[in-house]
Amino acid sequence: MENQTLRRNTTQRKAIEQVFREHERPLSVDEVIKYGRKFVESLNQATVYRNLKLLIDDGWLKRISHPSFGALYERTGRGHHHHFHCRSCNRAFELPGCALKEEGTAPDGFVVEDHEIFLFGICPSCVEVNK
Amino acid sequence: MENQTLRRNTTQRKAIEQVFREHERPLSVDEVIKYGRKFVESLNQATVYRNLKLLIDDGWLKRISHPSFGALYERTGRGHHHHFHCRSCNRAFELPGCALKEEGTAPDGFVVEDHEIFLFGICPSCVEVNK
DNA sequence: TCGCTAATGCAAATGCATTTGCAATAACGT
DNA sequence: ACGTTATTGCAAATGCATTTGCATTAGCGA
Repeated sequence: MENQTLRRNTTQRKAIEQVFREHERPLSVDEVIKYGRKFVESLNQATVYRNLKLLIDDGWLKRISHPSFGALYERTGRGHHHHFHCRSCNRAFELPGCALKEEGTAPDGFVVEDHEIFLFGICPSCVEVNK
Repeated sequence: MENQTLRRNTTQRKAIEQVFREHERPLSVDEVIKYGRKFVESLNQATVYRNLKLLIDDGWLKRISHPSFGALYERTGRGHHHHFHCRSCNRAFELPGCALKEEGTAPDGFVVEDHEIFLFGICPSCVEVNK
């Protein structure tokens, strides 16, 4: 049996993990870089990509696809949920629960196994600001 | 007032329009090329891109985003609807109607203005084939 | 603390969808 | 039918996200 290469606990990866713990919402690569640099000023884009991949392989993160902004990353193990995009601050949020009707989601003959829902609008903090 | 450049009615654009009339579902660029070549064998990718853009500017087509396969194009004016992706034949379909619950789609504070739903599963013809 | 080497930072490279320059072609008004 | 020029086909170029090569740095076991 091959010896598995040891994984080092780098400050960069710890910073990236911390970013996801502090922001409980799907983050883009750029957001991870921006927030990560609060902890490690030199944090590099390539390093972020490499660690996102590691964390996905570990099953700690998953990648989702935003209809207009491309790849976002979020923590796994949060159960079935959907996403919300705020048109004002351009942040993505996780919405607990499922908003899909139980019945009649598709015409007869279609076998529905899974679904993805993205809602668009204004998030609570932006609603507040514009009052 | 400037004279608007005249638009010519090319066989290529007519072919592309015909493709969308015959297939009432969202199509990828590659599908448009493949089906379009049934009418115009020489149909070129660049020509397809140029005409898709024209037809979008005309408001005849719109571009949607598939969570894993990127850009798809569909005809406008078909009312609110959602999309279905068949894991077996990899085609996208348009689903009439709306499958979103009226209430409780998002927690208090979120103002929901719009939404996109993608369902995944097996389409009627693939279900039939596997019987 | 030392030594090994995984991981980083940097810049260049890659992959892919989409766009563009240009000579050749084909709409369409006359 | 003819001439003008919008449109095409082709290939090269672009833009953008992601990846990779390599010299340097820094975890971590001994």
